[in-house]
Amino acid sequence: MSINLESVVSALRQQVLGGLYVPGEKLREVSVANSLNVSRTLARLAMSELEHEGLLVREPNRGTRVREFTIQEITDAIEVRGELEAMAVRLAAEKGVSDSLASEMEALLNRSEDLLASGVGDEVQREEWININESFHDLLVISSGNWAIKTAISQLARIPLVSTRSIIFDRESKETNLLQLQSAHVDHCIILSSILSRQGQRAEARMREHAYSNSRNKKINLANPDTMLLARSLPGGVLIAKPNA
Amino acid sequence: MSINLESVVSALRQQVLGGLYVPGEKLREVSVANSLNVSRTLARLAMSELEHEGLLVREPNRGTRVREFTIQEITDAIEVRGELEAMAVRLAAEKGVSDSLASEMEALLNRSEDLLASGVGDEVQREEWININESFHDLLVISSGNWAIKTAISQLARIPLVSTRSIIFDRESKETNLLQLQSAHVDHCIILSSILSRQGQRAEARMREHAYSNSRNKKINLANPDTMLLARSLPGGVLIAKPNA
DNA sequence: AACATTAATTTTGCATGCAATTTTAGACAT
DNA sequence: ATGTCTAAAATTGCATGCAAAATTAATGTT
Repeated sequence: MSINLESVVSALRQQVLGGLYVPGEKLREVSVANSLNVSRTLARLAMSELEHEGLLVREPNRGTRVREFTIQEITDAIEVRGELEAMAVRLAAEKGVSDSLASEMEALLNRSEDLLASGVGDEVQREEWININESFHDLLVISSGNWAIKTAISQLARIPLVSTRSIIFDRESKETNLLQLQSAHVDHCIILSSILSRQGQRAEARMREHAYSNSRNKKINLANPDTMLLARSLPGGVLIAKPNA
Repeated sequence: MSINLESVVSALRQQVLGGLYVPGEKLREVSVANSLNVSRTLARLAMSELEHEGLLVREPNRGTRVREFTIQEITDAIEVRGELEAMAVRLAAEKGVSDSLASEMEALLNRSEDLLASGVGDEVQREEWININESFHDLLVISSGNWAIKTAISQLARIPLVSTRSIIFDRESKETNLLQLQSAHVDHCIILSSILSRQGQRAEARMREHAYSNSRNKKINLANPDTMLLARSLPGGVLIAKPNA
């Protein structure tokens, strides 16, 4: 692997999200540079990138720290993402989507159905569910044809727990879990069918509701201190609450 | 003035928005550095900042250029801003706003009314209108209490012609102009009163409409080649279409 | 004349080094 | 013990320099 900015940013991002630096902790340029085996300049640049992504905060002349997110900030961001997605599906319904996009989305929903039928019990299936979920949401946004929605969402999705990938699976109650996934799947189906039948209002309303229940679920889970601990160490990926409490 | 990154970024931003570099033009690090009388490193950093703001585009190892925006991209972004503001006023109505915020907004509307009464004819009054308009929209967003809306909007507002400041005044038809401003003012009044009477749906709908007519006006003006010329040289500020065509 | 190949130049990417600022530590006074 | 001042250390901010890559110019070939 060549030593370029992109790879260094990615490595540092992993370190920060992975919890090497605790929220609020100061990142000193030399430490970061040594930790990543690069020069101070490159470390500095990478820190600047993550600052723009919203993961770090810099006070001029006083260093940069890991940003601390409150539960409120995270749910706020999730709701905004939901609203943008709601707008996206409305636009998609109004403009109409291409056949190829439509069939891509249908294929994803079919695969979801298969997964649900088999219970989404193990880690492999969960990972696939997450990938499908993300792809579906991405395609919806692409269908809108609105460039600004796409970029605004991808900005938001960079902050921990806001991306469509960060789904909280609860090991204690597989039933609750499956129910949530099934409910989400029904939402997806109705949203797609609303779009295809050009019912913008309906698609929008459903998407809003879809996002809102997601935000509510996360808020509940995040209120739990155990979850918050995990949220720090595994943001952006699979998040499993209350492992064996 | 000390030579710090912030000031250099601001200077370069002015140069780019001011049209020193034409959209699509390549910014060479040495040229930028010389033009700003700073080192190449600092110029590079400033360019990186503007890249994150969305004004420049960098292709790795191949330099960075002034970003070219299509009319579609700009109106897309304006519509997204509108949708976010619509969400903001809905939330504000649902949560309720503090007395101090409410009276601040009322004061701005009173001042708007005075301005309209005197015609908003000269440059000074136009500037004041722009400031008031911006402040009012800012306060609406703040009223929502949703941090993510605020940051998402300020990201969008960085791209030329998307900010609430970029109002197009038409010198040819002062009547059309005044009518648009009056219409906007009525929107503002109804939106605020809807919020204060906790009518979220109504506030949201009106704000959407408010934003949409703004986007439509700009689309019309941007379709005119003369306007586009001015848009390049004066984005973000007062924009006067068809000066003496 | 058009194209491919190679050499020269330019330009970007990164590392090192120095100056300015902030933070820390210690001495002294209250 | 608490607080203040001062000096040392640490840390950030910026400039310069060198290596890698891309662009341009030149040369040769068909």
